[in-house]
Amino acid sequence: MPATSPAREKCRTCRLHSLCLPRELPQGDTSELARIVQTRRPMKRGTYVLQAGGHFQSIFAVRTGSVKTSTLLPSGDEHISGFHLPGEILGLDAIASRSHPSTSVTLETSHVCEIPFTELEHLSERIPALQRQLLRIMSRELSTEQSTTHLLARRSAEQRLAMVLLDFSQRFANRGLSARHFRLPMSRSDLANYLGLAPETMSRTFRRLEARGLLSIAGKAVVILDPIALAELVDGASGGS
Amino acid sequence: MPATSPAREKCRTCRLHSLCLPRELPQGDTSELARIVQTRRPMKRGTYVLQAGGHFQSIFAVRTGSVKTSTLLPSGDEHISGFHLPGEILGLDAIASRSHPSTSVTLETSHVCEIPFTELEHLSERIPALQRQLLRIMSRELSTEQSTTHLLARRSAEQRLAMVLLDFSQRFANRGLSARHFRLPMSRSDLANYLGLAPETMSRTFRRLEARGLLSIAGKAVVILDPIALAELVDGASGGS
DNA sequence: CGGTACATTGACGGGTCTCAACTCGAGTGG
DNA sequence: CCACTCGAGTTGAGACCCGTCAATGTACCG
Repeated sequence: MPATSPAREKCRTCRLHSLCLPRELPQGDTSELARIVQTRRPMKRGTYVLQAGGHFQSIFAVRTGSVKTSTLLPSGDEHISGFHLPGEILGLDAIASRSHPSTSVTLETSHVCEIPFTELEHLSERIPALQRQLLRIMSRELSTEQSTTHLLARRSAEQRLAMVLLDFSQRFANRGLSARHFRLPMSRSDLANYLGLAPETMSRTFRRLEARGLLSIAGKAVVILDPIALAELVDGASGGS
Repeated sequence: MPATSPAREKCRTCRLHSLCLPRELPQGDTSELARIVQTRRPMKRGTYVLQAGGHFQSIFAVRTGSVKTSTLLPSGDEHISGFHLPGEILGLDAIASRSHPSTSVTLETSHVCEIPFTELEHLSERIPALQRQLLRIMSRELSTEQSTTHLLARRSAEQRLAMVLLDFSQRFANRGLSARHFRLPMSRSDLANYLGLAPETMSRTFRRLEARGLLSIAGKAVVILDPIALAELVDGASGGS
């Protein structure tokens, strides 16, 4: 048995190590971080990780499974602002207001790590590399959000769908999974909602891209057949067949 | 003459003090911050504050005037991701990649403060309150971006316009200006671009809201006549008549 | 006063939403 | 083993909003 306790190992031995908070942290600092991280029992599909309006206390890291984040609009319907895969952080949008502006729910059975924010702040005062990583993560989220905004402003249904599929492809690849075959964790309506489309339009658009041989879809299973053509579609190049 | 030099005063005496980085910082720390802040000569309309692709070195704070931030899409056209008023910070989306993902240009003659990021990081290691404020600012931007995303997904031209006008109204009010009468700093096409609409649609939508007595517009001068009706419009409440 | 870029207005076409019916698959119980 | 139920997903028809194209009007600046 090594000198470090199992609890101190959990971040270092986590396979998401290099995507999550401990990225580029020396081993000793990673152990310190692991001490304040609370792992929890797996959450069943549909469990709330955090709820809109709730007091901000911790940020969360997805360890396995997937999570969707949404906001309830005053008009009564929800808007889904993002889907989170293992290694991604939830709750960073609550730091300023000290209360969560959005709600996060598991899309399947998932493990989520809780990181009490006050302790994280104190720790990052002593570990500048941790502070830098925190800023980097938030900065990355900012540019991702901006891309999403570009996507929704003025792009066709085909472009939106192509773009979100390539996005997932990339993110799965970053996690060591296939970039060409994967399973979408969310329902069609959730995906449509996220893209600002009607579910019917999604369905038709899937069909059209399938008919053109760009991809193949069966239920939630996606196969990317022509990533280059999809990328050209996103870029707005009117690549006529 | 006080013991502190004029350079050390500049943040403390800045009227945007409470909106900007020094917010809630004790006076001594504000002076330390002021030492690394570089004020510059006023920039004429159309001057680049930072350029996409450029190496990330500093973040910037708008002191007077206004700035627009945009991205050049691969398809060739630009998408405007935001407008910045005095007290707001530019360049935070470049921390992760160390290079600017977007371009920022002044919309009118403006003063901009430059804050070298490495020095800011070092300073915030010594001043935890500064680090907290930095995180707060980024967190606030994250939730703002998310609202923008909600706005663009699935909202009508009327709702988008109403929402951006109320947003500006609020931000002007926060700066001690009138929430009902103000001047939009950007062109119609820029506003249309930001909202993901055609300029023609913007124009027609302005007309329609004017005809209903919700606002009055002459060139860039806006008068909000019925803020409540505008807010109901944004919320999607189909407020009769 | 002339030029240029920006803003408005109108007519038209197309993409997407809405409403509705239908299909399909999973889970359940007979 | 099969019928039933329920919800998600799909498919079709029609309407509407908004983008495009083109012309006109207007403000700004030399």
